[in-house]
Amino acid sequence: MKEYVNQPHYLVAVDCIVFGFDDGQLKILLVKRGLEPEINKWSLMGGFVGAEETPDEAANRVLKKLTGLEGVYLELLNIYGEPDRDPIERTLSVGYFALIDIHKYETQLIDNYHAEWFPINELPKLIFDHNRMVAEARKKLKFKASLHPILFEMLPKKFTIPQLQMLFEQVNDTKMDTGNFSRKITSTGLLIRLEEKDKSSSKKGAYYFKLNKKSYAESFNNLLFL
Amino acid sequence: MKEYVNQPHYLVAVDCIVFGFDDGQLKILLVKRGLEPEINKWSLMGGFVGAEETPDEAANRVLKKLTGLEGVYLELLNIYGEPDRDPIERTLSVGYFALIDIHKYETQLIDNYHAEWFPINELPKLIFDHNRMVAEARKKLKFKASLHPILFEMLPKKFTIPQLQMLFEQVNDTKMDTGNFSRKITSTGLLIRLEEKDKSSSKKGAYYFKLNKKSYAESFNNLLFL
DNA sequence: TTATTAATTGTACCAGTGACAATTAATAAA
DNA sequence: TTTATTAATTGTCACTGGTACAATTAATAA
Repeated sequence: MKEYVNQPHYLVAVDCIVFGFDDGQLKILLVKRGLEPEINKWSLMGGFVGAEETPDEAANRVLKKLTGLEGVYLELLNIYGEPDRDPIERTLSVGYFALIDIHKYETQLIDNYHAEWFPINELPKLIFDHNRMVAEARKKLKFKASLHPILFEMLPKKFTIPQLQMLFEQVNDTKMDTGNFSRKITSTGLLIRLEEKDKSSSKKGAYYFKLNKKSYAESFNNLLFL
Repeated sequence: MKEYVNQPHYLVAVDCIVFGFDDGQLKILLVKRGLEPEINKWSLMGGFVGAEETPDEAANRVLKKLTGLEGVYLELLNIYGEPDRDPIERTLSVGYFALIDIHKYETQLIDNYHAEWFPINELPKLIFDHNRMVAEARKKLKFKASLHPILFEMLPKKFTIPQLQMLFEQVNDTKMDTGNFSRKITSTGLLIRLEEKDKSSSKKGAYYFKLNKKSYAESFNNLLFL
């Protein structure tokens, strides 16, 4: 078989920025890096792209390995290709951001990797250019969420509107009017109200809702959300 | 120096989807491929990422080589990494889309590469997965242009509103009301009206406008456009 | 002078948004 | 049992921006 002669070859990796929402806070999942260099430093979860897989598949594999979850919302963020970003050897990294329901991952796996959830505003210093990746991921998440209802990916099956609003406010780093928010979100037809109420945070209680999966799927064809 | 052992290394390339607007039509620039395999077939302009450059830089270099232009609007499209997308050897390609003023490129360079502008709806069959790249680029351009005023990148210094509207209609594959379009676009403050008129397509003539570079630059901080 | 044509401006209605007030449903205190 | 309290939800209203479509304008050519 022929080859393209004299062209340099590189390692290609994927790195995942994994977002979750818990306790009214937006969080991301970090791991203690298990190989040199920078072993035992905090880092994004990543891995090399194998010979038989696409970068997308590699990211899904990495995510499965860490959380046990499949079919997670995953989107290309950017490609990071500074020649010297990895001091050992040139490695291009394809960055992805993922949204998961924080209550669904497998604790055991997380422990194996010495992984931990960090509130988005309390991140430690990360290896290489990973802090930059996180910053770009936040920006992209904010933008994307303003047009697509992807934030539901981070909520449990049953959730309340005030809970949803907290998530929106965290992502957008802003406050909004509760009345208007409630109306706007229910008017989308994306939510189905359940009988049950959550009374943990108020006397009156807030109704639980679940996602209308049909409208949710359809909404991905259309654009522009809130 | 250490290395990450036993990890496969790949070629990394960039491919550019170059959009232009001329004669009321949205067009893209294709080249006759100069190396095996698929030599002499139509293809996107591309090249390998060199040892000392990022993919972004590689894309800019490739674009300069083909058109003579620098500082062109260039945006990441996607990464294409099917293991067998290049039959000779595994190559991951970083796709970019570029917007250029079609009247500015250097004809000589284009001739050297046997390049040609094709109306977007009359494309030939391209090598590898390049047709897919173009399809994705069109979609992304449409989406992006609905939020950012990037389409001006494809217009000459002086342009008329009907001309601008044709471009919008081509990109969005739709028709819009001329009156409303005119008002909306002028109300953005992005345009400065010149004294001169273009009378090539009507008796009355349409005023030429130029871009208000200050507001244009500012508009990139904000979001949401038309 | 008039007809023609595309560019531009005018008008009126409708829908969505946001600020803010009012009401409701529950609990806990008096 | 009544009342106070609090968060959730619903109401109101003015304002804005979009859209459809009609009217006007500025030039040319018949």
